[in-house]
Amino acid sequence: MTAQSIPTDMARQVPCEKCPLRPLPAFRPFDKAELAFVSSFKRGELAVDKGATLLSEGSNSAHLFTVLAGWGFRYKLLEDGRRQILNYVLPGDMIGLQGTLMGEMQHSVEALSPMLLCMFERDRLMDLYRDYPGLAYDITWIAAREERMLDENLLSVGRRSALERAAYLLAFIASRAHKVGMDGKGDVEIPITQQHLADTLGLSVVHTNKTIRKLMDRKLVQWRDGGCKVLDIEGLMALANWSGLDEGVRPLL
Amino acid sequence: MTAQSIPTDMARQVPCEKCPLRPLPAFRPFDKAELAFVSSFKRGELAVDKGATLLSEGSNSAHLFTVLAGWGFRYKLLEDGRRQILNYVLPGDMIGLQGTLMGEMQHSVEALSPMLLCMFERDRLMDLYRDYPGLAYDITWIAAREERMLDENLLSVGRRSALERAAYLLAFIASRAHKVGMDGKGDVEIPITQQHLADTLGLSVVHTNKTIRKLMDRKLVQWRDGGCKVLDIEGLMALANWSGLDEGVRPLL
DNA sequence: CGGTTGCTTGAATATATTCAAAGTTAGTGG
DNA sequence: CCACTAACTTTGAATATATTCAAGCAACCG
Repeated sequence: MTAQSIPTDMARQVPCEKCPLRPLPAFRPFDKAELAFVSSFKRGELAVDKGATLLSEGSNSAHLFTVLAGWGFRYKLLEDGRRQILNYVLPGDMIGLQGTLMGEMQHSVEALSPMLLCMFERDRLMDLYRDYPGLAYDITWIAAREERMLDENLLSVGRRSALERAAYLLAFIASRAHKVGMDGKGDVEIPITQQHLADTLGLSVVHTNKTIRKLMDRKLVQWRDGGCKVLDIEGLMALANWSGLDEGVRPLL
Repeated sequence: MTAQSIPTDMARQVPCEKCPLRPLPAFRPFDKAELAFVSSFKRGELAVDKGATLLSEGSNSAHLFTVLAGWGFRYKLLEDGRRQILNYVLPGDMIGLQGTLMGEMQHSVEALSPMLLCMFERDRLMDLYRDYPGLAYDITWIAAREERMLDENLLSVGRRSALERAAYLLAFIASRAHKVGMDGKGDVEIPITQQHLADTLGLSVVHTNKTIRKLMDRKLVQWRDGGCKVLDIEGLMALANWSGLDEGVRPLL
């Protein structure tokens, strides 16, 4: 099922003034003028099911979104079907920026769970740059943040062992999820299959399975309900020799 | 030798009005006001030797540069010394943006050849965002372009075979070099060692050597003078199943 | 000329893939 | 509620790919 087949809900179920994400300590406070502009910049909301393709490689009609709720992932395909997952998408993340700025999308985005997204008007991006230089700066910051995450991922896929790589990835995702309150009282549960993990790590499913098993034996993670429950982020970080996210507060559009 | 040990040359050997890169068809034309601002934004030039570290992971005093001439690369290290090269840096490319925006550098940049760089004033970046929204947009565009290149690289390291990966990488670098006129009348010559290649591809030097040998047997590349001469970009592209750069014109700050 | 750096090669070992099959789980429809 | 299906996980064995180790060679530099 693609995003196109789902009717866009124009109703403001979540007005910007009552954004559930903005109050989180992970995000920088916005002043009234900024909030008002963001609110006017927002065109509507999009709700999609698990498995929906939000954006697809080769398409030109890219929209700009911010994730309000749910999980997704960004990926590219080779012609014969091999898939590389580039990064995961969590609440507070912006998607479609590359396509909005540069024209044709060169990656796709798919929902891992039901998702709710704020949709922004591509054409008004120029207004934002003209009238709100602070927000323009924020958007560049967001692009630089994505670049930073990709740098880490590339380091991991290129140079870490399979076990380190898996540990790093799960710690990375769980840390990000934790920052946006996706762990209730308990541990973070990531709604992915081992195939997703394999396609992120650059490994086969079989080898990924054997690698995860080692993490399970060490009681670092648990596999259940078609997802991965992260039991010990610090243990994973130690195993991967990864020192954790270092972001401070970030902007939220 | 680090950049710090080389005296910064404040003289304007290359005034913006006589920029050798800007007239290239790869770059979008700037109007007078934009050119004037960029010229005032430029603080000086930096010339470094091959092997110099321009920016280093963990440092905070990041500068913002645009490469005028020469080759470099961006990389990250693991604690035990394993290195991943993230991308190469060519004339027209901006470096240090991540550090300028986000504070601490999380990667390093090293010169592969003597380099000449334009140095920009970090503090004036806000002025740029306030007074030149078009240029602000360009900077975001540049960040999105880097992200796109990283997406491709990650796809390659994660999912292409060693041979495809090497072919892709060399075609990619040679295409970029070609766009900025780094091939005289002949072929592009990339000033890298097989160790650099290995650290980019996520392979050992030994295996990299055996892989490159296959490319040489097919007369796609040649190794000489401590560098790689690309003989047949299209052959490499076909081998890697890569359709080439798709950028159009880009901004040059 | 001696030392260093980078390239090359073969052999032994380790890591990861492919193939094949079986077990599990969740969902669907009768 | 159960049978059936599809998607996902798990396992072992055979094979392929890549690393490590070790050694030698070539080019360059002081």
